[in-house]
Amino acid sequence: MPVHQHIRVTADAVVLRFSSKEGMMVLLSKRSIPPHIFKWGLPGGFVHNDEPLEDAVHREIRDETGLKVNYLEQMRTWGHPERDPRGRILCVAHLGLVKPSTSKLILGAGNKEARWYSVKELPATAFDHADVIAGAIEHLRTRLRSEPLAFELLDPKFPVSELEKLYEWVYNRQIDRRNFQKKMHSLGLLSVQQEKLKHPLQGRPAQLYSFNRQKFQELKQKNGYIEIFS
Amino acid sequence: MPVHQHIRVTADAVVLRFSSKEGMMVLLSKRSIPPHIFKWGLPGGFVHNDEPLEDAVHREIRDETGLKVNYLEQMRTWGHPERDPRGRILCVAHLGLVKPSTSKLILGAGNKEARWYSVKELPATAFDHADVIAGAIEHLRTRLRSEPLAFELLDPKFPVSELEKLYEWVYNRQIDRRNFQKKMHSLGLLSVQQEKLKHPLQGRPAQLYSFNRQKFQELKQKNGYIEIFS
DNA sequence: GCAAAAGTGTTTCCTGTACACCCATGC
DNA sequence: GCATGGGTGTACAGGAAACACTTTTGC
Repeated sequence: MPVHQHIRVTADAVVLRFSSKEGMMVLLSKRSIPPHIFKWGLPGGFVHNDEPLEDAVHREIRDETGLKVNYLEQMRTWGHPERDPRGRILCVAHLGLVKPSTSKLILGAGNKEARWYSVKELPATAFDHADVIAGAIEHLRTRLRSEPLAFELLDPKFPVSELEKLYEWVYNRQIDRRNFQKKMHSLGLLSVQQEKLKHPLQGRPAQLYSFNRQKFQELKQKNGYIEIFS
Repeated sequence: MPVHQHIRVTADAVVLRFSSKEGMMVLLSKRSIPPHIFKWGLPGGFVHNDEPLEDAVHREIRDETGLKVNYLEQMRTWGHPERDPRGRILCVAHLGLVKPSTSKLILGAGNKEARWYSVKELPATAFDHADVIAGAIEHLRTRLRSEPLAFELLDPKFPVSELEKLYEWVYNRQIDRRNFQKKMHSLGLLSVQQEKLKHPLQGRPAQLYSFNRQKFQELKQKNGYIEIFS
């Protein structure tokens, strides 16, 4: 059996970026070779023989877009025999998160083209990548309830409203500002920063906070589970 | 790159069975060939070129143990380059659940030996399979909070106490019987059955229930999320 | 002073939790 | 009748949800 097996493996990533202004954006790169030439696909590619899966994802993202994601986790493996016309190719899909301030793309001299697309307005995508993106959003919906992944999508210092709008986007519903703040403060996950938001477009400048990761770890250790959002 | 890639893929399963008497048991099969000959490993093996991953798992479990799992889902892919001495081999790990009444092993004429082991008293295991089993329990801990996987581990008709003890095992803490029943009944997930438990070892015979899957789907559709257990 | 967004407190209701007694059966 | 596990109700506390007005800034 093993000698006859011929299955190839790619490591791909749904890299997300969020801002209240633009909503959730996903990083796509334009394919320059068949199959699905000129369609948009997830950054990723074939894993090297001696390379850990996560390393492969980091490498491919860097090579295709110059980006360095600050958070990466595996989601699931897509393995339908017919998902790739070139033969049997598994896709080990990952979720990558970047902060708005570090999401500038640096496109190399190569012929790759890459850009951010709104998750709500995707172009024609290659392979089953639209399914993978949908799976990533669903994955986020599950994880954001109890894991501090939201903070990986925000700058190190952020106003509470930005956190709130991220949750509103992910769960597609309105959240009461007062109750949300109360919950976050009662959990103790937010540390007040000296600064306030500079140059708000309009209105009163917002207090900035940072994520108190140590407090989160303490709570998790003590209770085993933390409901951040219900 | 693709032409030089040489990575093989196995589909393996952590198959679990639960009873209040024996606790959580995992299905292991004794390896009859190197590497790790005579150690105990998860049922699984190399995926066929044109075979979906889940089919491969079902096939391997059936071939090695005669068992038909009634629930199967993918967990995650283990891909450390050094995890298998034979070369680069990915393990797409799955979670399989069987009901106590359908967990009898049928060992074929082959030289495979298989048996149930208590998750709390594992023998020496092959590869990184101990990690995979630990990951499966952690996976259960996450999923049982909001998904009705517990019912896949119980017979079609079960006493509430069995459901409760399953949760007690998974979360490793005591649960108040009255509050647990109240919660389950208020959710409406349990349908009363005509029968009561026959021949209880001692004490009053328990009322049997079945899982009301339709009600669960309704709730999930309406609220998007159901907290079964906190 | 007006428009825009940020900050804040109280009441109500519901849900989680703690807790103890009676019931049905086998022996 | 006794041992064993099953079934049930109440009271309290804490968290979730609903809800409106004041504050700070830019223009």
